[in-house]
Amino acid sequence: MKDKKSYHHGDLRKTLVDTATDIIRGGGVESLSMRKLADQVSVSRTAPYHHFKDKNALLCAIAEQGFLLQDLTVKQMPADYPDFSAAALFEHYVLTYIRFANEHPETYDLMFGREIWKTGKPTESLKTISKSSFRRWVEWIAQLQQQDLFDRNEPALRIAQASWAALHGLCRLFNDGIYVNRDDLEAIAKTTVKMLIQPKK
Amino acid sequence: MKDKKSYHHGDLRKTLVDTATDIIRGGGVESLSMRKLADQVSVSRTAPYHHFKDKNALLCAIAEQGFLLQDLTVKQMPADYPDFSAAALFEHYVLTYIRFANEHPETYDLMFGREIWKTGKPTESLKTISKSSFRRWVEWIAQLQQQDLFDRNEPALRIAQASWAALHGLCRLFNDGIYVNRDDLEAIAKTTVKMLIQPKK
DNA sequence: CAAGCTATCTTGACAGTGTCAAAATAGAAT
DNA sequence: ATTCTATTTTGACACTGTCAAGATAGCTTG
Repeated sequence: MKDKKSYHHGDLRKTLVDTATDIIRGGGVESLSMRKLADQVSVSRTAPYHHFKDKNALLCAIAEQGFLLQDLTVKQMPADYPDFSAAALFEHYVLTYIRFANEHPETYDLMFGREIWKTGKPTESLKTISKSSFRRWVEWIAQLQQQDLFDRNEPALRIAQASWAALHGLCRLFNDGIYVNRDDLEAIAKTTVKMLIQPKK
Repeated sequence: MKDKKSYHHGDLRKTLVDTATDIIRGGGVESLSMRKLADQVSVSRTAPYHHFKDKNALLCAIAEQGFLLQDLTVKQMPADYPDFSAAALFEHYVLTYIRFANEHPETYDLMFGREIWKTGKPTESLKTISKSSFRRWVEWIAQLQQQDLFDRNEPALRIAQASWAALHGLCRLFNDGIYVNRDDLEAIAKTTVKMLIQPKK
């Protein structure tokens, strides 16, 4: 029950998610077909449907993995720079965030793209994991408000929404191929940070 | 040559773009199929291919229409409020922008989405029309810098990129179904504006 | 160990997609 | 009236997601 290693395939579910992620990394979501995926794993066309109700469900699983990876990336970040100022820490986070989006563009697309959230239907578990991720963001913003990085009079939620949208928009414009000059990414990100936070005094 | 009214169909090209736009409005880009579109226009499956090389080319045409419509919407805006302050004018523009995205979400998606810009290939004419649209944005930002709405020391291009990304991100989060509470849209937009512009003095 | 049961996987099938090639037709040009 | 070209159609191909029915593998019970 715990160790499924010697079943038909082994652990097909995990294999599917992993190779699907690989395929997507190479050619985008639109290059992923259930059939080709099954082929590549040496299994029949409909085998995956016993582990995922839908193609949508598979994509949700990939997105979940993405959130986990992002959490990992972020969590091991602020410890490295314990005596940064609030502003520096915020900028550092922003850069980490956009680098993540830049390095895993297709996963990022699934995490926050219409494919799942509008066209498809997000899994219950995906909804909870993404929701808790956003909640942490709001809480941190509230802290930074106390440190006068943002306007205290504005609700934390609003600032969180607005600032995340700014971040997200930047990621999207690069990921979607509208901003093409990759070298500008960090410079634009830094400008964004400067514009978002309040002047020192 | 000028009046194609009495040809096989009439002006098929225009009819295709229009009804395709309609279909998209109803069910998103993913609900548009070349075959159903041809059906709806009472023409055979492959007839559209003599007016558009590709499905992609059709989508580009819709996007172009979108840019034209956006231009129209924007152009008749600042005249109405001739004595607004720079800040008020900027906020007004932002609200107009996100309202446009909100009212034509599917067209907006095509104008700035990966469907065309990353996965597909933007038409030459689409590239030029969108480029000139962005250039106007940069020029306006440069003006607002002179009015101390933005930091003079920062390159206008950077500020234009960063601020547009913020706008765009907001539109996307709503359009893609991640921010769902439509009532918050304008509030978040106003917060965004407040955060982006420099304090009065 | 044998019988039954369930999780897993396969084969067959269907409706739908984009788009190419070849044929048919309508309208303009000669 | 004939030729030429712009437009539209029919047929075909390879591909997609996914449902229903059957086969098989492995665990669970007697």
